[in-house]
Order: sequence, then structure tokens, then C-alpha cells
Amino acid sequence: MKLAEIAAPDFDLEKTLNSGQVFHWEKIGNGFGGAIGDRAVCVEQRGDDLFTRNDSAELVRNYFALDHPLAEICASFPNDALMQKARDYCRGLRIIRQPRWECLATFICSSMKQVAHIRQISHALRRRFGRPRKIDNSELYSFPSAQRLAESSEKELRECALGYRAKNLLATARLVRANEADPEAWAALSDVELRTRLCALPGVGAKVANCVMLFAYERLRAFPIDVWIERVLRESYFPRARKLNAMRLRTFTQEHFGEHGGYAQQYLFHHARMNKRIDGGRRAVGAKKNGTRPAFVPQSRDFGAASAACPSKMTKARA
DNA sequence: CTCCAGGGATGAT
DNA sequence: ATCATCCATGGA
Repeated sequence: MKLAEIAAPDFDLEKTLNSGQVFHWEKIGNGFGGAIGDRAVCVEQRGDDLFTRNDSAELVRNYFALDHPLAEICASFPNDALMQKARDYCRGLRIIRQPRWECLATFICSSMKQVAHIRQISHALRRRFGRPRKIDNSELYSFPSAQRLAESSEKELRECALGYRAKNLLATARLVRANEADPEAWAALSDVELRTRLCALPGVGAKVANCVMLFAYERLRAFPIDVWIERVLRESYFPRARKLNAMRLRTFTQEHFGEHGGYAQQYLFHHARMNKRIDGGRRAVGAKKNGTRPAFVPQSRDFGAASAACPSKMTKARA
């Protein structure tokens, strides 16, 4: 099979795959191997070009969102000091288009886990329940369908190191199998409606819902707030705030980061994680704060924008 | 509003 | 080899 050469300016494959949005790609030779949906794919970047097998070219172009106008997106970020640093550091990082069920299931498994561990869970689920796909000399696995996972048991899922998440993943898979939840059909919903549906699933709260919206539904405003982002936001934008509840933080992010807030979030997240030891992560927080000027001091404005909160869990679906 | 289960990787000693 | 730390959701 011949290799296709895909023009990929403004793209950094490694940063994109290692930024905590997707967890199953492995380094193979000079490139990366992984499943895109049901297909096994190898991709290698050389300069501004990607190389992959001819019959995967369109799939790769779409998956890695090479059509996103990255220059415009970055230009839409606020111009505060922190955001500029993150933007420089993350040049070429793109928010990719992941399969909906795969992304939802993976982020249900991600709760209270660090990136390294989420990778292990993703691989364990694939090896046990997915379909093997050979490519070159590697054996890769597709992510198991909701139907397949719905047939499994909580015990089997726990054997994939899911811990208490097994119950939630199983319950959600069964809702999808029973057609009480339809992640594909939800692509047509508004942001607010989509978030409501996602949050009604067991194991899905505001953070996971926003991840899934961003990484699988191309809702580029969705702004997941995890502990890293919250720390960064507090330190940079609310250095003196005594109490700062989740609602106020959400309202601020929607207002400050705007229509591509999800991209901004991913850049801030990746920058913070990669620089945790250099410019002082949590260890240095209380230690020394010399000369750290807030990147942006919010005015006392009324952020009236719609919040990205989860609806009440009263409406949580039963499995 | 607060408190806490949960469990395996990771980094520090 | 041990020990502290990291973490989202959901329920008390």
C-alpha cells in the first residue's frame, strides 16, 4: 500500500496525542499507531506533512481536524500573559474529532485518574473487548461498542482496573444498548441540551460532559474544569479571591475565553501539566510567590452568560 | 455548604 | 521498600 502525503501545516502530532484528550495512541517507530474507530492507522509526521496509508488519508485528515482554522482560533484567545505563554508552548495542538461512544466511555473511566492510568484502562478495555486489527507488525484494537460492553459484567470491567467506575460504565453502556441514550443522535442537540443529556448518564458530571462535548461533538466553547485548570485559573485570574465557587469560575471562563474556549482550555491544561516542575507546580505554590503578577484581573462585571453547569442529579437516568 | 469513598500509578524519601 | 499524593462523581 502506498503512503499518502497529507499537508498538515500548523499541526503537531505528538503534542496533540499527548495533551490528555485521547489515550490509546502508541509510539511505533518514528510515528504513532492507533485505532480510528474500527480502523487501525499508523501516522508519521515529517515537518509540515503527515504520512499514512493511502486508504486512511481522508480518515486521518478528519480525525485530526486539519481543517480547523488554527491561526484564527489562536487569534481569538484573550491576550493575557498566561494565555500567550500557553499559545506559544502548544503551537500545532489540535482538538481532534473522536468517535462519540469511545470518547464518552473513556472519559467515564477517566474520573479521578491521571493520564497514565487512563491509558492503561483504555488499552485493557480494548484488548479484552475490542476487535484486533493488524497493521504492519503491530496488533492494535478498536474500542468496544456499547453493545459489547453492555454484555460484560461489572466484575469483568473491574478486571480492567476500572474500580468503582465499572458500575457507571456498565450502566451507561446498557442505557445506550436499550436506546434510552443515543450519543449519535445527540449530535443534533444544542450545547445546553447535549450537556443535560450527557450529565444524566451515570458517572458523567460537569467535567466529563464538557470533555465529551469538546472532544467528540466539536463544541469548541466547552470548557472542562479539572484540578489543573482550576489551579491555573485561580492563580492567574483570581489570586486574591477567598471564595470562588464553581459557578463563578464557569461564568468567568465562558466570558473570558469565548467561542473557542475549549481550545484555550486545552492549551492551558497542556502547558500547565508539562511545566509543572519547571515553573513551580503545587509544591512551589505556597513557597514563594515573588513577582507573580496576575495575568488578568477581572473587573466586577456581570457575567450573565449561560453556565456550563450540570443539571440537578434528580433527573439521573436509571440503568 | 462540607465531608468522603475509591484504587493504582507516580514521585519523594 | 514504604509513604503521601493525585483526582470526578455522587451521596450523606
